[in-house]
Amino acid sequence: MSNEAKIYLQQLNDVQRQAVTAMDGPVLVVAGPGSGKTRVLTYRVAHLIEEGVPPWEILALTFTNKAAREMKERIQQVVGPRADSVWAGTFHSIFARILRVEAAHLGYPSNFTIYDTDDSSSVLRAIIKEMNLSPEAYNVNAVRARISSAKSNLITPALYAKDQDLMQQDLLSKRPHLQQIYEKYVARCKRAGAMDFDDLLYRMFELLHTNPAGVREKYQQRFRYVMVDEFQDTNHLQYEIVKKLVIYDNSPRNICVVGDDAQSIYAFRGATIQNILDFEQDFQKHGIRVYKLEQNYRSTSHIVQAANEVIVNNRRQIPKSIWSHKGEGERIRVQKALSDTEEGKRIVDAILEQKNRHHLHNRDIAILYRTNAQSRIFEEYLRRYNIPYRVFGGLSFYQRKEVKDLLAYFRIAVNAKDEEALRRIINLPKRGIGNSTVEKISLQADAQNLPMWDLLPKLPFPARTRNAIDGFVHLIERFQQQAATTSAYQAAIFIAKQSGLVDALKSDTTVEGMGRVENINSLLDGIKEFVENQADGEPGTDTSLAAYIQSISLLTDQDEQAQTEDYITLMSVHSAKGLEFPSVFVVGMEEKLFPSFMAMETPEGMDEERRLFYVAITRAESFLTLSYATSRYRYGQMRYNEPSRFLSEIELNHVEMSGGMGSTLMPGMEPDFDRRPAERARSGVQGNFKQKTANNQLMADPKTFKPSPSDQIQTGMKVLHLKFGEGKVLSIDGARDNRVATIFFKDSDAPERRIMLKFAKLQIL
DNA sequence: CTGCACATGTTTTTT
DNA sequence: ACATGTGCAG
Repeated sequence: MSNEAKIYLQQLNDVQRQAVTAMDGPVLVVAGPGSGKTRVLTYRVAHLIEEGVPPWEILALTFTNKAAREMKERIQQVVGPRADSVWAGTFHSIFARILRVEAAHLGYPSNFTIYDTDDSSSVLRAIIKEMNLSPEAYNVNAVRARISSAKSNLITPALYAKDQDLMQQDLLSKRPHLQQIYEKYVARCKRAGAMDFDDLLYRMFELLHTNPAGVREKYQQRFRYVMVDEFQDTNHLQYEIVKKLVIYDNSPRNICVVGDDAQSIYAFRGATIQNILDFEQDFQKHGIRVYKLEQNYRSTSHIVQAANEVIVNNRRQIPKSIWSHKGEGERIRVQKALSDTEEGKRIVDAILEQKNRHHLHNRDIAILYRTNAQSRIFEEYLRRYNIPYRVFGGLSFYQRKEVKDLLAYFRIAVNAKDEEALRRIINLPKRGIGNSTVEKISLQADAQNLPMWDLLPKLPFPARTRNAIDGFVHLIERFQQQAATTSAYQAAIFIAKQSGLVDALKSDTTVEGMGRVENINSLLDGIKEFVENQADGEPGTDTSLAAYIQSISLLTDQDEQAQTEDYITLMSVHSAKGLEFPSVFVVGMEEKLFPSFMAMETPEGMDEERRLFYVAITRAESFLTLSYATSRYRYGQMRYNEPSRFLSEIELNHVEMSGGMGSTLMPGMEPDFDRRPAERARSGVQGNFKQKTANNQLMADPKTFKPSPSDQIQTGMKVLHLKFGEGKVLSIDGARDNRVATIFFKDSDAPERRIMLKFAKLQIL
């Protein structure tokens, strides 16, 4: 079939199509918000398959299960059931799958446990306590972050000890023993047969690096085409793994990464846009092709332009100009409230009005906030007005205490070495094995470097404790037996009953207590469903409790299925990434909240907050409302905050003060964001990552640059662009305000650009 | 070992 | 405000 005959290729614009059909060699796609990034990725996979690449040789890595699932579904729509053989999944889930197969090479059991963040913290707390270190100096979260960042930068405990900088930093921050904690932590995870989230990446790297039994070549050959979504969110370690898979002798280097530096909002957990820059560098000599998706199909131009005006204030970015041809649309509304409560009321009033006037469904509307704690007030008013809503984020189902407790029993039935599970349930329900006993076992485990479980029968205890421990060991052995021989559901029911957990919960007849029993029931229902779904599949599928544990340990609430009902979405800006809504309310636009006070100290922090705001506003298709309150309760105290500086970065011609608030807003008391004219670099971009492109390029001099009236620009003309330099107009389409020129910039890295004449600053030469 | 009072530290989040 | 963890008395 020729490319012309492929229907899916006709659904793409020029740049998108180029990115999709650039099959071999390295490809970087820089994709602005709403530019059809997902479409490019999925069609690219579909195209590879159509061109004869076996689907099982394609690896597509994403960050969320949801993104992976959506990608698979959409590939399926184009190529049918062949899509099932594509390796599409999150970094963590794909690597966990591989690691279970190769575990023996790393000295791990294939049924290793995956420790979540709580488990990691708890291991660290125990270590800090046992080392008699002060919990204040060794704040668990800080320690965990530091260890995580070491792992993400390929620094083992041994390398850490040799790293003068790191050791010095620890001395200065009064944590001289951090390296030892790190070392102990790694040893404990190992002996517990457990990997934390970073290990799933680190051990994968280790596997490819040390290359036991030629596994590296095995996976290099298996994954002949590799794709990475949201590349700006990858950390150093993830990129190193990708390189291991893709770079080798005679490698075709079929790697395609897609990302947007402006939407990088996870630097706080190690993501670095340096990867995008390194990628260009690392693959330069292998004929990298760079495509920039700059047309935004999602939002009206008031919104797109506001977004551009905001992001331009960041220091470093990959130059690009996002544009929309959806028309101006509505202006952005800015609402002021005198308190957080009033903000809640105003927003819900505005939602009612908007629903009426524009016939919106609830599902068309989202309220986005910086911190999850802000949801409460909106919930109150939405409930009062009887508007259905759903809060995303916060505590996940699998993080609830009672659920974790029962899961801990499951975990230990599958992997008895799992020490976090053991600690959690050894005295739950109370069976007379208290802290001092657990401490004793833990200390011995450390001394002998054996799992705590192995020591239970061996250590000497007073008779009463001995009895209790024997009873516990016997109980767990029965559970192990069940887990090994029956289906996940049967084993789960057995454990829930025999452990006494459910009975203990049932005796609590308070509302919360009943809720907990309810949660246990839905957990059990979920397991039943799991078993049935597995049984539906091919014969020989695994319905064991071990398989169930593995299937959920990388799941979160966000992965829950389907929006069939009509509700308003409440979520943090972070969770909103990748989503879009006709109408978006970004609330709490105040200094110290958005931008967060935690990030205001450093320029990097501020830039990340700004990118976050960029993500927030670019979620909106047609209506965008920004709201702030001059006072709000925080940590139990009333705080007074200025409106967010980000508001002042939007040009006033995109903005409309909310009607109805005139009464509270006296003349001369205008919100102060319009007093601060934003300092903005022309229409272009400040500071520029890529000096090298600027080198031999005829750059426009801002002092002498005089843009010509856009209606004078015609096909064939030579023009000068502030950012892209000299170019030739290849063609023009559209009419009047919507004229779009395709211009060839000879020195640009993506030479052919489509530029909206209405906004472009071009000088006729 | 258990239960209760007090202290503490609060972004964002996927895996 | 609030949840979670720790210290101390019984």
